[in-house]
Amino acid sequence: MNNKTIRAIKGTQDILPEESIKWQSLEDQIRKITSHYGYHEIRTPAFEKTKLFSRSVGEETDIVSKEMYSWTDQGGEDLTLKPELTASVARAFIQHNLGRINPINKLYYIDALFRRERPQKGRYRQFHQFGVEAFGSEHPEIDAEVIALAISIFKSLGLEGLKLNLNSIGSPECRINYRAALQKFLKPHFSELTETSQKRFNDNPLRILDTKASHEIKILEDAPNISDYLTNEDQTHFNEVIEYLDILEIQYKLMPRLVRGLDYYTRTTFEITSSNLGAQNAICGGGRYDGLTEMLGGKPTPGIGFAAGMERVLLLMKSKQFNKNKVQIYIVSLGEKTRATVIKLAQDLRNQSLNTEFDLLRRSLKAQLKEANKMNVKYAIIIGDKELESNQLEVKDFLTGNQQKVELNKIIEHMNSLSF
RNA sequence: GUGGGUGUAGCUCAAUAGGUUAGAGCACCUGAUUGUGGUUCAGGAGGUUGUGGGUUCGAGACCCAUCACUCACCCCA
Repeated sequence: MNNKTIRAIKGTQDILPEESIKWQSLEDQIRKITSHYGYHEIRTPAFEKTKLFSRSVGEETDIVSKEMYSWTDQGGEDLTLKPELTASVARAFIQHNLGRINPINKLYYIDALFRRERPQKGRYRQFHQFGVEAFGSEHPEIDAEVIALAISIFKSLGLEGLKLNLNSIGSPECRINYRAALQKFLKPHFSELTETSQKRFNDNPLRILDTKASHEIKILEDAPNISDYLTNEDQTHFNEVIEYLDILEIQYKLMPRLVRGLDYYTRTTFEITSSNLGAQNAICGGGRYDGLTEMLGGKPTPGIGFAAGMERVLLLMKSKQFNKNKVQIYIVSLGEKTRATVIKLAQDLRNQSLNTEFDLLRRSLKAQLKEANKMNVKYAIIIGDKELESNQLEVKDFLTGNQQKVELNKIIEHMNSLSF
């Protein structure tokens, strides 16, 4: 391959027709299930003010500190391609006063996001997520509904071997207490911690819980659990979420170490993982963010949502069969005199909602039939000089090979009467 | 940002230990006498072996650099 040809940017990919039918089928499923749950689509711009993300996602997170595609535009504004969606949706929610129009707002999205990470399996620089955000209710029913919705989508896609991990990180007050307790516990081990953990010790000690370094995991075995620091209200809330999940017969695993990376999470956090994905095994992550709208200057409004990585979901759907749109009729033409008739006939058939193709390369009869065969058409209509003169077209059944003559002015009616 | 692996035709891969003109399968195109697809047969097109340098009488192969892809770390969906 020529070195000078322009290629797609690293970490981005073209979705060719063979792939895009899978995307369409996934998107159809998402729209169907979310509508069963009463969620409506929201679409937000591809880029936002940089401030939006630094304020909501958190200055110290990897996303904001090193992964955003940001630039200053000609007017001197600092802008960023969306690295995640909750912040954008919350911004739109506030901007349009959705909370005043309706006390509860249930939104879903399917969108492209951008992060400048080193690509690997299931991780790209432009990637796609679907997800939901529900604003307005602090009650555990909505936590359960959101989780059930996610599970329901994955189930409808036929995914197997998924695990739901669940935790509550409480409200800001108890996090402050827990944070202090964790720091106190870790202090004697400080010198044993990795460099990044040492850095997090002050900035965001909860994220040390996420470590994968085995010696740190060992140290953390005896660390205090956040569940012991939850307020009564937080504990009651979490218990009710669990109770609902039991009623809905949704399996979960309590994971006291599950703290989500982004600053805006409160109370319920969850993730759904698959063992069939390699290192990037989370297909869905979410949780409650009761303080987010306030953090962004809006009226305090509780909220909860999740985001799922579509590329990762598609990796799991690999074995599934997808149906391409079938070509139903191929019009074979012979000789230049027939061309006008063919193009008009194709148009008429297409207007009847029949998927119709004809030869665009002025190829031989044989080549056209070959093409028709490759497309797996049900019928071919053959028009040559003979047929043009007699007004009798040949309609060939590709399965049986049988042909019958049909008058030109009855062909639409005839084709409509056939089964495809 | 760090580390490993891999770069040969559109795709999947060959090319003994460095030795002529780099091959095969699939896909593509043409043909097998008049205007009929699938199967078969015959033929054709398609490559500066990612790129640049080096070692050698001789490099697809060995060495160095570079780029790309890929997997993993960090982190995340």
